[in-house]
Amino acid sequence: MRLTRAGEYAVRCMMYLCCLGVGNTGSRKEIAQAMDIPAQFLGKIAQQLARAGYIEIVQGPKGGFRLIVPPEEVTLLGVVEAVIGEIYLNDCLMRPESCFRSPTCTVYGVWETARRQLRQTLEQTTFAGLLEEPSCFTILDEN
Amino acid sequence: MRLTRAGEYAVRCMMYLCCLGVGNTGSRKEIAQAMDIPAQFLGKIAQQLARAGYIEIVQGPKGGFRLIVPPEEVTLLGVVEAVIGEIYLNDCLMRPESCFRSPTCTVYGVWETARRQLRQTLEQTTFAGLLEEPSCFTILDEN
DNA sequence: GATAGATATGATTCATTTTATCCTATTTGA
DNA sequence: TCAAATAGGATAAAATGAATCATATCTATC
Repeated sequence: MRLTRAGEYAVRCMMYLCCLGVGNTGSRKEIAQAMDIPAQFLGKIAQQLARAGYIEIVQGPKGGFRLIVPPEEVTLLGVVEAVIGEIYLNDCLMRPESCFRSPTCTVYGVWETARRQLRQTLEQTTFAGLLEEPSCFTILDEN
Repeated sequence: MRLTRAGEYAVRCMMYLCCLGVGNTGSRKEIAQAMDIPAQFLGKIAQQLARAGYIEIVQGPKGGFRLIVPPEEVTLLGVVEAVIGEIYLNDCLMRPESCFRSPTCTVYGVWETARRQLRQTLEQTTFAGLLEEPSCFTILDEN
């Protein structure tokens, strides 16, 4: 019941790009090194972030990734779900047919509540907000 | 980021035993059939529930599992964590050393909040409460 | 006390998911 | 045109989760 490494990498990547600011390109290699992400794997993750509309991928020399949405509009939920898919906490909610019990199950209701709270918390968090306070990622400011 | 099957089975098993009430033994086979759980696997899960102090395992003929804690005191969180371990939503929180960033990381803080909310929601849910309302599990009342 | 019915427990297998990498293709700035 | 960079499909490697097997142990009953 944990965020996958891919999800974590996506967050790190977006943190980096948000520090660079909208429109500024960072190369895959540069981001991979700074954020401790396997470079090839980062490529895959970037594709998903691009499909979700958060970044733009630039090929060729001087290529890389660049943010195309202001950090104020990028939420932690959005980034995470762009990579790991919509968050569900149990199978019952995602695939009701996996459980022979009815949709009026009381346990189901609790998980639904928990899921809603979790997604809401992640949705209320924007990358602009994450960067406001001094954080571990302020290491980037030194560049 | 989902509850494992083992966790789901544990909940089902406890629902069944709570229906039977404290002190009443249900055989592994009986519970496995009623709750759609692989019998052997249920054995493993029962061991964990026993270690956590929720149930007692009775060997020999007429053996099986029996609840030893009133349903009012059994929480969804307790049962789930007895089987899958303490809930963490990301590695950073569980193993801070897995992240080279500091513990003052702002992202860390959000996950911590999310985790706290999730665990609280599950903790506030008792099996007595789950059984109060008509639910999919009321099928058991027909026995 | 012997037996049969029940669970315990360690080992093992099987399946799925996640993580990571390889390789060829494509793009593009100089 | 070339070289630097990413794309993207395929594949491998690793980790996790799910389930089962085989043997051991317990205990109600006769």
